[in-house]
Amino acid sequence: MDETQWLSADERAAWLRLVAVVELLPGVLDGQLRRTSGLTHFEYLVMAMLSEAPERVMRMTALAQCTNATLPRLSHVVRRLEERGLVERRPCPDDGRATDAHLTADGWETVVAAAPGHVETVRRHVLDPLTPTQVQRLHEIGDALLRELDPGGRLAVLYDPDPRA
Amino acid sequence: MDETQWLSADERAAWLRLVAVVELLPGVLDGQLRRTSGLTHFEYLVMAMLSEAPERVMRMTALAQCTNATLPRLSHVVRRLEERGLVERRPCPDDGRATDAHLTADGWETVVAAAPGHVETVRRHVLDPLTPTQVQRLHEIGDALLRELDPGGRLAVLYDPDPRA
DNA sequence: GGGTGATGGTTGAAACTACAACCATTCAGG
DNA sequence: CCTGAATGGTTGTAGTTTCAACCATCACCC
Repeated sequence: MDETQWLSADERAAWLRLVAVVELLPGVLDGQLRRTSGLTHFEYLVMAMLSEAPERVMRMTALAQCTNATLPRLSHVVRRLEERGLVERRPCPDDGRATDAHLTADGWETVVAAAPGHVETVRRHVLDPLTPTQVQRLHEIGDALLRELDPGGRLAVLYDPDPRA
Repeated sequence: MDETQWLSADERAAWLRLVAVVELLPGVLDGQLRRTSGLTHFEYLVMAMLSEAPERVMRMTALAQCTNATLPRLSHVVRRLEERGLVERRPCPDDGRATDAHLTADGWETVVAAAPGHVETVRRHVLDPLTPTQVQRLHEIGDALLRELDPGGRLAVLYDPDPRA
């Protein structure tokens, strides 16, 4: 009757720690960015992706994929960012249906100003507690997990500087 | 002027993969539970914690801490679970201010029914892609991170079966 | 050319979360 | 006792995310 293959003690321990990290980390990042820059972690992610794109422009769909957001969610967030003057929306010249999101000068400066504090937070809470060997292992483990979690490579731009075709 | 200590290539790679995992994993877990059990991942977490507590009872505050929720959030979620008959709230006999959350028989059956599919998802997306060695390393890395992310040990009940005083 | 289906994106309503104000009870001191 | 402060929870409101419905444009094909 009960065909489920339950977890071994080792698996369970590793899994529960990962759950706890996944549960806690977003709050830490979000809180720091909110306090020091008035940005959500997701808003920061959107603007950071734009800031690294050629011309600081991206199509809404591409931006949604590489930030792991649904299109409606991105649309709302970009509208709010536009109202704050950090992003601009323009119809895409190549495709009448599409919309291009531009990072404005103000937006660029906001990202640049937010980055150091964000990096500092990441260093203190994630990198510093780990030995260099553990950092290397985390890299490998992340690769293995992402092959399953992100088979289409939608977030590849985030973690892979040069995704193959 | 720019005192920020930026990330090395290795650190950056490991970090970005962790971000991607943290971004993707909740959606995978949440989606599976929603489809097969009509439960949010957070609702499942709440009921799972109750199901493992003595008498399947917990004080609201304790439940909020071990699920990493604010008290208002937990209060709302428990009210909705109560409306569905999965949880019951009773005034705590020991402290007139406090409220005890009980898992009902229906709630217990719901958790038991949801668990196999959840475990199966965890196995497929997290444990199976890793070698036994990597599982062991993930365990160690998780420990190191949680010492920083959860210094008070609020989530310790989640990942540590026997937290020391 | 004119359907037809698929793609790109926006909008509005409902569900959920965070924040702040609030009530009730407990505890400590006088 | 009685007051004031702290603890335990709930409620209301505002902001965010999700979901479904919708409009416009493109691509294919007859």
